[in-house]
Amino acid sequence: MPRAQHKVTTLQQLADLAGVSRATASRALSDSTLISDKTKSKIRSLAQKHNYRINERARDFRLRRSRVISVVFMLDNQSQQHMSDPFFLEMLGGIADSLAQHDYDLLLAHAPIENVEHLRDSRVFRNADGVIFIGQGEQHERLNALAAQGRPMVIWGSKLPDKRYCLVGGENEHGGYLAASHLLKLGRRHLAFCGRIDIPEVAARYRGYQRALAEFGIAEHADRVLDVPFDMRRAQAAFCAVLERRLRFDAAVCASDVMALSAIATFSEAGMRVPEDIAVVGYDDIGLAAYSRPPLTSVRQNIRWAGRVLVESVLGLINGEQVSDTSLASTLIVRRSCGAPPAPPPATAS
Amino acid sequence: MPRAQHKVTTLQQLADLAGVSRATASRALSDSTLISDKTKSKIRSLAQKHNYRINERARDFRLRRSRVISVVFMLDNQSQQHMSDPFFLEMLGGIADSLAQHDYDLLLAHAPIENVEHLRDSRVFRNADGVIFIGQGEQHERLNALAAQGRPMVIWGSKLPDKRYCLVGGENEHGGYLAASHLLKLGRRHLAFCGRIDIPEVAARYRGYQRALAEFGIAEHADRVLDVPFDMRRAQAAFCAVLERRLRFDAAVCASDVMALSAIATFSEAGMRVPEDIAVVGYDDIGLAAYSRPPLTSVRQNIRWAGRVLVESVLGLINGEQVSDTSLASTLIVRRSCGAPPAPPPATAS
DNA sequence: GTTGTCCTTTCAATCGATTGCAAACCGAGC
DNA sequence: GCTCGGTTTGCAATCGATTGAAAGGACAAC
Repeated sequence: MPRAQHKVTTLQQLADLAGVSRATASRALSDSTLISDKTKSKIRSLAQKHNYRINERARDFRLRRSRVISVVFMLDNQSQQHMSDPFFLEMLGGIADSLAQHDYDLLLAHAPIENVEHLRDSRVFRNADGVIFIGQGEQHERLNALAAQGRPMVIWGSKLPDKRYCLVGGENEHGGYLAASHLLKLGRRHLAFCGRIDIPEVAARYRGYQRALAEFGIAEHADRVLDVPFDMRRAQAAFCAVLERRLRFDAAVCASDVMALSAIATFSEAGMRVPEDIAVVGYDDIGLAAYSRPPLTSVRQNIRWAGRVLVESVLGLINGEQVSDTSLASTLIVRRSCGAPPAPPPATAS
Repeated sequence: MPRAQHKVTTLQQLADLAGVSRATASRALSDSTLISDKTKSKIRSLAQKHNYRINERARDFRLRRSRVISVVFMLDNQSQQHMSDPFFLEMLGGIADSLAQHDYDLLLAHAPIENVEHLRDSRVFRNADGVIFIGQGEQHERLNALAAQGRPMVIWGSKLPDKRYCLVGGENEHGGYLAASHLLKLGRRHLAFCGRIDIPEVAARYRGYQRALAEFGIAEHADRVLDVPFDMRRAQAAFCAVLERRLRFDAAVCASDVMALSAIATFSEAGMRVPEDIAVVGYDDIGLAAYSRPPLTSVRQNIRWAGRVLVESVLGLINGEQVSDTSLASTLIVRRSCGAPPAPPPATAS
């Protein structure tokens, strides 16, 4: 073990030790072809021996990059999707893992964002090489404007007309279709869709839902679209209001699992049975979905994989590559929250 | 609106515009007393007009700081507390908010960490001014070693003997006591504690639990400590195993809400009624706890507040202040998962 | 006019790396 | 011995800021 000498912290010190210049040391460590193998190995072993670690921040400064990607959760003022939704954590985990693999750091921005264009000159953009947005909120145009400035950014969301940014998304339309058609196949005929359809992803799910209804020849009633926010507390309030209105439906497609769990809780509380009286399907298949009572049927998106794709895409943009949009498959996970058929007219074949 | 001129991006350009030197411009912007008010206001208004924003990374480089705090989630290999536990997100949200208020960035490190001492030379420490650890795992000694190097770091956890790092924690002992005594007051007499008591925080909760039992004069049986991991899937497996062993208990104190929800799901699945046959108390009062069926009784810690205290503490350390440990209050939130008294001997006063 | 004082501003070094260009070196060929 | 070509290495500028020390300027007193 080498005697504990004065710590070697700068390239200059390492170069002095090796009896070469700073430039040579730098090139040796970055494996430049300009440096002879002999010199390279000498410098490298010295670096190893003295436990020299390059100052990444100095290098990044010189190279005018940051090796940081910002992640912005688009918590919408309106819909109040709150960050405590487990969906976010899973997404964040996936992104963090992928970034770590590529030696990038993750800068988290989660303050509610009323206008994404304000981010242009904020830390979010200035201190990062690229940005990942989770959700579009209702700021499609502003995202377009940001992207037009040429900043590397990728959005998790749903495809909109005139989109000029790079997009990664789930098959929302298909997911909505899966959920609704499953309920219809079980014999349910009075469906409700729960979620704010002014959010693009939710709108897409709703379109799939409508398509399933149409395929089954069911007229769709406007009053069956329930404007429920993502936020748990407000969702519950919304469901209570729905109960007051005494709307009739025997199945609910919810835009998120948290929303679905609120629905189940509220309906059960009111004396309705799930799934006998009302079947419920959620979205995202969060971990807890399987542990609710009854276990929640849900549309699964591979969120960790999504995180990975988001990272690959934004890094691609940073490297000036051609990056195309990506769509991730959705599958229906059937559990008991929508197992049994609806209560048919009182007298039926025994 | 000023004509769009060549963008002013560096201090030099701003100084040239103002007809002063770079040094003066720098001092003017940082409100140095060396600069006259006239010059200050001239430079400031020019900066405003040309939308000059300081390059924070250059400044941070010069000042040898990063304005970044790393947050390390101590996912223990053993206990497998997974990041998808909503507890983490809430904590992360609280930390992120506080850091943003202080103009610090948040660097997320969540890979499973087998040995925290390896972090010493990693990005986690090198690229950050300070580090917040969430949980101690079983690495108390290694955390001590890290702290001994003088790096600013704060740990969320439970007080251990020989602790030499700065600690912020909940009143775990009290929380465990609250949970157990509540069940005892309801008449339950056969309690079980669920969680890995080799994790310091869990151990503290267990001590409180024991204290409550002792106060009620109840002998504690070793077989009533159920070694259940935090991870949802494994927790369920553990509870299934418990059922197989046909242990008798009418109440369970769980080390986390996710664990409690698994317990409720598993027990209900097996035909037991909650809370009639078995009452359950969780820990953390995550948002979903209120929406489970039945709603989960839980020990609440103000996690967002905890995040804030963690941030204040680590920033205090960075500024060389004297920082002392902090303990956050725990309160019991009573809901229906442990409402009813246990089934007493069949015949009772009507 | 010179000197001293006080207030303001500039000079120039510095943080720790990268990199274009010039210089040094080395052996070979004439 | 000198030049040439090719390989290695070094010089010095650069990224965009901060800051101690020195210089500059205005004004009053002698």
